[in-house]
Amino acid sequence: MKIPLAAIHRLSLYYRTLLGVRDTDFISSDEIAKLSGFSAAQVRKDLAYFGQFGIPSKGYRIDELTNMISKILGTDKAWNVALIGVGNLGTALLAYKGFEPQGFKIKCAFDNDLRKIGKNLEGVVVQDISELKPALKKEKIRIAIVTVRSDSAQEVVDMLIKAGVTAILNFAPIRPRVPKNVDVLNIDLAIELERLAYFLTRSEKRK
Amino acid sequence: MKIPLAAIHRLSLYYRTLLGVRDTDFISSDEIAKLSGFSAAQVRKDLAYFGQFGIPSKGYRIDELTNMISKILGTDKAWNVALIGVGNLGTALLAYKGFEPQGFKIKCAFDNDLRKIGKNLEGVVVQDISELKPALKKEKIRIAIVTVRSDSAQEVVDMLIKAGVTAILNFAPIRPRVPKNVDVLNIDLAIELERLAYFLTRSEKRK
DNA sequence: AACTGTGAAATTATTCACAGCT
DNA sequence: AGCTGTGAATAATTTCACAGTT
Repeated sequence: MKIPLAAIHRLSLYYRTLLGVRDTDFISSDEIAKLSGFSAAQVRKDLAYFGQFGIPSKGYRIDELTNMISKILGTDKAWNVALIGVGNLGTALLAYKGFEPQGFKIKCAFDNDLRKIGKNLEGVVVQDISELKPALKKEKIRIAIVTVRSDSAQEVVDMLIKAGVTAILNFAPIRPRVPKNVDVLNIDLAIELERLAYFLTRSEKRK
Repeated sequence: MKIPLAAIHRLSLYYRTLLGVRDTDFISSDEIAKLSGFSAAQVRKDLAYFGQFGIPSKGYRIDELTNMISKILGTDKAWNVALIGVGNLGTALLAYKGFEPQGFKIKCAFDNDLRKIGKNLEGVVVQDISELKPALKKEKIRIAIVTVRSDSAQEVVDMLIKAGVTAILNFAPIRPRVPKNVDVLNIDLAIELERLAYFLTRSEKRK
């Protein structure tokens, strides 16, 4: 069965919703839906892609469902992550507190700027980019975050793939070419603002 | 006609593709498609939502199409942007060089931390959050970037809306409640990593 | 001849609605 | 009685394929 990628995204949001629920053991698809802003049918459909977790007339056991989603997403395991590019954004992500609760730990950081190499940031020592492959192999790292400038992004991505990385969160405003066994998620901040500008322009026209 | 939001996203990517093309006046939908990683039919369909820009047997005038897309997205105008929350991520975004070329200028920044207020970062003086409304009214700001912690995010969003903001790029890991005339784009970095973890978990199962 | 613009077809995703379980 | 799980119906989006234009 093909599972829509959007369903995975919603699962993450249901998960956060569930974490916020207290004082009750069971929750219905209808309640999850209300709290997370989707429809009840969608909640049930999304969960049904992965199995039958509910009990008719009662709903879903919150603790069980929470564990289940975490297992589906893979956040029940700890993932070591590498970060390439210790500029402003890279430094901010190193300090970001939101990753560890979901099982993501930035284990090593790389840059090619001699002034940054050797620095200890948030407990991580910045290494020379030439150390990338051995360091990633050693830590068995499969996930990387790319926060380098666009002109070196493709090069960095190529190095990551050679080092065995198969999942990349890319902040450089290019879409890197990768073999099809490698997954890339692109976050282009300017593009997000462009979408907002489009909304604003449209809503002005509607007036 | 209803235009898929995904089409707007692709338009941003076509735009970047076009900026990278040199030495030729015309480009075909097929070439745009190859360079940006979509299908030719999709490119034509997306452009057709907004008008007829092409010339049969020749393709699209690159300069004309570039201007056209920029006009559609609203990036032909300059947009002043406010940033709320001058932590690690906020500071990184203030320094981010990718916004201005697309017409976005972070004009003012706010925080509630006395140690930050008054600081000059990248030419922007951090103001007390209590100054939000008058400052935004004065600069006629309609777009805001929210990089505060999740526990104050809803409060900040409410203040922004009262100050006349109608488009919000939100990095706090909550989905703020807003009236329906206000557009919000949520970027939740942990959720992006969760999607990658899901890909990895899946691809391991396939083996 | 080459490439656009666009209806029609195919595919994908969401919603409906209800049988079946507790 | 209440809520799940799921086929069937609907809606949205993408792809196809070709008539029309330069």
